Amino acid sequence: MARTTRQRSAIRQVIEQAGRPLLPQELLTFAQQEIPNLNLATVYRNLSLLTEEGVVAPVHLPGQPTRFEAAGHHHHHFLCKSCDRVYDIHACSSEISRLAPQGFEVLDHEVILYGRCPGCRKADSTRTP
Amino acid sequence: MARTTRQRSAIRQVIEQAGRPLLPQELLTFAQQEIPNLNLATVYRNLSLLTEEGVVAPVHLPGQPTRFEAAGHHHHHFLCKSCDRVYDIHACSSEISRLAPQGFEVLDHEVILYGRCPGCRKADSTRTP
DNA sequence: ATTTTAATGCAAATGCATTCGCAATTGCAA
DNA sequence: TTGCAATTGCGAATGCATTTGCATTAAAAT
Repeated sequence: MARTTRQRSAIRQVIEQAGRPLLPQELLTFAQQEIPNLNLATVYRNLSLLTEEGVVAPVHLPGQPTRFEAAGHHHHHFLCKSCDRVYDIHACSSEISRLAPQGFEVLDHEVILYGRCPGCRKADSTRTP
Repeated sequence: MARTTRQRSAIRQVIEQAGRPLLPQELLTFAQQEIPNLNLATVYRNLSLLTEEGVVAPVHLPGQPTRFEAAGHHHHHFLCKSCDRVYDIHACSSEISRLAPQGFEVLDHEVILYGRCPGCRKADSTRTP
């Protein structure tokens, strides 16, 4: 039923090699290095498909459009305020779900850290002698 | 410069008495008990104004439209998966910002808990004898 | 090689939260 | 109480991410 097309493979490869959540538009730009006239609608169609298949997972951040990353285990995210890139944080504290008051049943949680990534910190210190 | 209007007072009062973040539409519905033909555009205009004044604060949750609550100190949120209400969590662990890997500078963080609020847990247990 | 039908590119259409234009209203300062 | 600028209600307009219709292309089954 689902075919293997050049665009689907390219999209999948970009996601799997990115190592961080990508916006559909970012994904498009990367994949266009492989398939120049790849279309954004095709990116969306394939992201839906790959999400259904459990290959990729949507990443929702407050006030941000949905990003997508390779599906994996539970983890959190870091949003760099300088470059707007999102990084995975593969650490998690069990303390978090204990923050809820008595009577609330916690089924899941999400942590988002905001700040500057190593790259932007380096760039800043370069500019500030 | 800024006047005291019936609609502005009503909007402000609803926000301050809600005790939880409200969607503009929810806010409208509540305030319409006071001012029946209050308009959504007016709600938005006043939310912007009150936000500038530091009276209310926007609450951004992943994949959700912006809610607004009375401005206060740093805290987190709990989203009930049953009733979609958002509750304030006035607890915070200092451990959270230590989750970032070496080299990342954490300036802020956000924690969102998902689950069922006391009200919905009670309702469910009632339905399941 | 031929056929079948999923998949694509493209442009137009959605859906949605939010904003705007504007005439009519209303605080409030004088 | 009067005058005027701030504010409102209303509907139309934005901006945006995302989706869809459709003719065309191209996997892959025969």
